[in-house]
Amino acid sequence: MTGTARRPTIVDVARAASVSKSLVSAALRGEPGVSAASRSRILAAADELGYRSNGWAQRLVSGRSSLVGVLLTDLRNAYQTDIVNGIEDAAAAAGFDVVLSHGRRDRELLRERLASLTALGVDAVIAVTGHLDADDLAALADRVPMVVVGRPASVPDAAGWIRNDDETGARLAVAHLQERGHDRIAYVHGSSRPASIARRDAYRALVTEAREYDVHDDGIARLLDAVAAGGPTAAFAANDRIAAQIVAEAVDRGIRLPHDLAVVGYDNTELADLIRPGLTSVDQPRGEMGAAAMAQALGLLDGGVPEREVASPTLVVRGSS
Amino acid sequence: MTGTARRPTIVDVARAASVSKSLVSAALRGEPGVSAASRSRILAAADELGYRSNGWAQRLVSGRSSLVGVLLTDLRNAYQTDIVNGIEDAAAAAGFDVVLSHGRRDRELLRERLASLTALGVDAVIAVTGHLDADDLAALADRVPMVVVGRPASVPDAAGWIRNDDETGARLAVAHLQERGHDRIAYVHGSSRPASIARRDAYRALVTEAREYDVHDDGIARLLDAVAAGGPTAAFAANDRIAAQIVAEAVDRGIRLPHDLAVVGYDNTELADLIRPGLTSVDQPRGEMGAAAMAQALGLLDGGVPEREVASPTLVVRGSS
DNA sequence: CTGAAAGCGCTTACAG
DNA sequence: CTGAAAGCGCTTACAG
Repeated sequence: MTGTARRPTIVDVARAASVSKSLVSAALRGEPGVSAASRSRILAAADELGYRSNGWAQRLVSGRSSLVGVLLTDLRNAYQTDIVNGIEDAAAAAGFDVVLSHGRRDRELLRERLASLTALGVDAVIAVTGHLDADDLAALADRVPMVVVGRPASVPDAAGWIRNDDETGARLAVAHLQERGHDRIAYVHGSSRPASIARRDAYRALVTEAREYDVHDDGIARLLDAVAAGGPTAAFAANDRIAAQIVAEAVDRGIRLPHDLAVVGYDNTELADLIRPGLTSVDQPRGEMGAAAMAQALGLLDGGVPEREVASPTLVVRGSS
Repeated sequence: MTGTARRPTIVDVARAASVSKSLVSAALRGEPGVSAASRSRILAAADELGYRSNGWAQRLVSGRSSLVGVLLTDLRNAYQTDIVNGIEDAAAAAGFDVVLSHGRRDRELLRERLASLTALGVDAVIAVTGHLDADDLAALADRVPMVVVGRPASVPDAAGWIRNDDETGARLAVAHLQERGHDRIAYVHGSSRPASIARRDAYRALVTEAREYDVHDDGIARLLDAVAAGGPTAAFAANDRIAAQIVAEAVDRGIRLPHDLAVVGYDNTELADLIRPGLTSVDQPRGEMGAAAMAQALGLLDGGVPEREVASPTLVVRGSS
């Protein structure tokens, strides 16, 4: 029983090293004007006492947290992982730590998390989500540098923005199917958020007759019924998850892929590689997008103006088409 | 040009409401002994000025952050999502915010993140990972309440621990295959970490002849060669990802599932539902495990002793077996 | 090269 | 019910 040891502070170190706390502070931060003798005595004392600096105090006095908050729509969404990696690498290079927060695709929860993140005191927020719109973001964007990755309904003027070019992505997918000889191509979506709408519009512009299915309206079953009845011979899905569901149900029905039905997804997630047939999918440069988002956040912190960036997707062809 | 507005503090609010800052603090925190008149004047002034409390200062003075840090092995691992949800719900109920950090299966990075989390000043850490061992965790476990979810090589005495019962899970899987008439069952793994070893040992105890394959040693190809040569008729995989790879390569080779080869995975992730045939898999009660982890963390914060909990898995049968 | 003072924005006793 | 003082653990000028 030695009693509850109070966590040592800079003052304890100063006493142990017989110097002032100012000097301890300077030595600990590695400032130049400290004699080698004092420095080593201070470092030894700090080590001996098991001293750890108190982050709250440092941040209070410096006014900077060196923390960037990243808000994720949903951990389950494989699409975000590489974006986060991109952000983390760029953050580490700039001396920032990243804290992740997660909203489970629930707009209300996303709003709460966003508020918590700023209440935490992060220097900047990167929102990787299409589930919030300008109303949700605007209030905070005025108070903390913010950049949005993805395609929400709208982005506040004060926020930076980076997204992929959905129109080009959709064109790559549809043109690929057409080159493969398909002229009856369906579009299958699960929401009417901007990214999906943009992909749909690009699709519509390329096909002679639009055949659209909503997964929430039994769309996959209806699509496959139509396929069996001599309808579409190919389907472009708004994302890989939907594409995987189409593939799964098609296999269940004995529809041969890609012979009876070719399928193309969007996002080129891990899933595309794991299902059979492998899924042809549009790939966003996620790592780069994450790095660009962090770069913009740093720019905003330096007083820069918010930018709008659009990244170019590519097509990765696999066995499903 | 109104100049850079300094963020208002409690002192600004006090001045605007013509009261002392102590009273502002009391009113803002909703303490009882403040007259209705003062309270409403203070709240109005705070609102008017757009006052936001400074978290760093609050935490510095209170010594509590109401933050729990969660360290994730890898965002890509679908297994963790429900655990995180369980933690988040339990944390919210207790008035805690959750910050996530992510180590990309890289032990060195995981260690760094763990250090950052404690340097951030979280009140407790929950490590959802089997990639760190007691050495990595011990130093921190003495300084901050910590609970481990999963099965690392070892867990420090000072840390709480919750994991699933791998032996039971493996027994469920193997017994299921045996009931289906299989007597030549293979075990396919991708690492020699404790969870995998425990599953393997339970497997060995149940089969007459062990047939083990390591995915990093071309194991899946060798397994499928053996299957074609009249060897194993079933495979138990250490996790869903490996199981999905087996299924994919089997499909590529024209091996019929489950007729020529039955497959069972572990974790019952989303993947199990999306591939075809659907994957039979052992399910851990992830939400409950997350909630239990947070409960333990709160217990440790209240001076409780670390506990060791083991959750019971169940088997979810799908078309692959 | 080193120390004493002031201050970051808040909360916590303690008087009145 | 309200205010003045002290203090949380640090950093930032500023003297010497």
